[in-house]
Amino acid sequence: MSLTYAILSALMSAPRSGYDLAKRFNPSVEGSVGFFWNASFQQIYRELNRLEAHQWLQAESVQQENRPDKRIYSVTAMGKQQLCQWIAESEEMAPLKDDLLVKLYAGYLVPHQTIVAKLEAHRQQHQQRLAIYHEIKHQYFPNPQTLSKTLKFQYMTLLRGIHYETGWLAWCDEIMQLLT
Amino acid sequence: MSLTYAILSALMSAPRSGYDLAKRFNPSVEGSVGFFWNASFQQIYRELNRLEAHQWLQAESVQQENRPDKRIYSVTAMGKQQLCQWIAESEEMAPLKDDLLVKLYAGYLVPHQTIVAKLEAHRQQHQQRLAIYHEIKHQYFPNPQTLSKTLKFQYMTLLRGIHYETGWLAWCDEIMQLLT
DNA sequence: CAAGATTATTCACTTAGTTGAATATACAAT
DNA sequence: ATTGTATATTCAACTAAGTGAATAATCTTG
Repeated sequence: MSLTYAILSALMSAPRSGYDLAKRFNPSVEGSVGFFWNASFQQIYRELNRLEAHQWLQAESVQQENRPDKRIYSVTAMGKQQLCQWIAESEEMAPLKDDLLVKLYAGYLVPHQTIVAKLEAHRQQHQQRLAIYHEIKHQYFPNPQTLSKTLKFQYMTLLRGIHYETGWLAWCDEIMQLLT
Repeated sequence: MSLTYAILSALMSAPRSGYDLAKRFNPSVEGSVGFFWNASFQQIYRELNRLEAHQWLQAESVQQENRPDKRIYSVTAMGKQQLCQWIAESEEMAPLKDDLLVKLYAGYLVPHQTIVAKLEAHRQQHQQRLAIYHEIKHQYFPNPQTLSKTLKFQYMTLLRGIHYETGWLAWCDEIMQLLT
């Protein structure tokens, strides 16, 4: 269950409330973990309670003015150890698992225009996302050679996003030519 | 539930038994749907029974010599209609959801060598997969311009795989330089 | 002051996916 | 003869993920 470790990773860089975490895992909020892992707020809170019960996390209640109180979660020594152990384990290649590919595979069953419209809509979204990645790169990682260790690893995941979206767009252009 | 439609798509190109389908959805069997969608044989059989009950599929029992009998499933008119309807629906961008990226994000917590070794192992697997894709391309799609409609769509999904793996390898090489 | 937005969290229900075990036929190898 | 492998399928238990609804405090706006 990678959500467990995705949460631990996110909380390692900074303790946060469930609410703040949930925002970062929300796919519609730009520029956060949500780009390569997402989860609903219900999922996050459920997992936080589970991890607190296992003592991988500890929570501190924080009284707030002007808004409801909250609980700030941070990773315990045990949680950190578990995270490191998980990182060291080997993992399978992640499958693509993309609805669009399944649809394309059976694309001969529907009107041509249905598929073309779909690809154009996705193309726009991927282009937007690539633009966001580039913006993050320029804003937070202008000089990749001089990054701290922590930031360097975050930068590498950002680069993955950039390569992924670039590859997606190149593919889209190539198949559009086949379709027209 | 995309497995439903992935199964329908696979059975649209040719009626098959659960056993044959399961092989095609097996991630460790090379050169099939399993590259962009996978499922265990238990999942497949469960889903086939569900779809037969809904009359999206029909089954025909086939007596065999030299091996156990089997049931061949094919898509009904209703199943085909449901598949086409699903294809026409809009879909979200698929998230990356890759354990390796979560691990990389928190990579500063473990020895450098742990991450480098992981990337090298993955690099080899991705390179192998790319080689398989290229082989399929040369063997089944030597002349992309002259493909039947059905094969053209399959070819487009293959191209996605090629772009994906090419992008992955380019990314890997780029971050390896950052790591060393 | 009522209505709506934002912050903050929980509970219950349902669907989807994973894992272990079991059953049965037939062939091939030891 | 027995063990192992390939074909072919089912059942049960469990974990993980997704969805809908609810509660509650506080701030903003008409």
